[in-house]
Amino acid sequence: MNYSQQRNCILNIVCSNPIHPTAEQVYEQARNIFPRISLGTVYRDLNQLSQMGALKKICSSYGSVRFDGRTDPHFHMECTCCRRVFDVEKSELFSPEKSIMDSCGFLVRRYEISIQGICRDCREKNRDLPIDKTEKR
Amino acid sequence: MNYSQQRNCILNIVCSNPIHPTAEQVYEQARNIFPRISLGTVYRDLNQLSQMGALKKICSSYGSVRFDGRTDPHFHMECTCCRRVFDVEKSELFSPEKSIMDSCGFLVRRYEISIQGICRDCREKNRDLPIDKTEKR
DNA sequence: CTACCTGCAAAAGGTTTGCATAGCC
DNA sequence: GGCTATGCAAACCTTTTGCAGGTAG
Repeated sequence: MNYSQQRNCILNIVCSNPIHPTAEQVYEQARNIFPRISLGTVYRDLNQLSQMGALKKICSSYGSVRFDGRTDPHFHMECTCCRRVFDVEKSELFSPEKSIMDSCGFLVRRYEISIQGICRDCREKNRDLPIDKTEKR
Repeated sequence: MNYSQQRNCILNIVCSNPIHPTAEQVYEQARNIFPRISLGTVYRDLNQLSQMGALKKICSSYGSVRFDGRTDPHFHMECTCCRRVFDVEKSELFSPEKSIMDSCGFLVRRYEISIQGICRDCREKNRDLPIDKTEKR
């Protein structure tokens, strides 16, 4: 992968922003530096960066995907009212309800642990890449 | 809310299906019973049902939202290869890596706890509903 | 009868992609 | 010079919405 000013700028935006921005938000900021940058490039670069592990994709319950420059182990909580996404340190778990409320005043209504990995079937068949991007199960 | 055959059928499909179907998958099955049902209706009904707590919306990392008829506390793990979503019992946590591998052979690569609730700011302003559907943060 | 629900079709996001040009090495 | 990345625009996919007609209570 070649160096590119745009990709580098996008990485900096995400890493220096604790707000877990959406692609659209990254785009807005990137345009301050590269006025002619396109949204397509932002998406492409964000996906590349997250595939190489430089940043993390996090899925929000409200439409668009968000990106996180913190790659160390930690979790997220989303306010169902203002929809901001906050960080939670791993040590504040588990169980989150009381310790989070005590430490930062966030009232936990629901939480879900989403785990990604490879299931037994796929491991037994030595698969570790998506079978087919378009296949639905 | 009035009774409706279609909504009832949709609820049954989700509840009797442990595959955490997408709206599209529910639509396919519903058409076996109501050949003229529309995708719009499926989305409308699924959203209503999840708002009244009859089922749960779960967000997958691969595009579309999925629905779950199990409403008791449990979590999910998604195979990054076949993209199926499996249930995890709450007792198998925490920490998931070893216990899940031992009990069902799923190799945990990443996991994330996503928590939803109300942040301190919103609570102090007595807000508990989204400020503005279209507002971005 | 009235309110709610449906099918249909169009619109609205959000995200990806094809192509010609520009930039990195 | 060759490969990669970019801007632009169109396409794509998922989800929502407006409307006219149908169904439940």
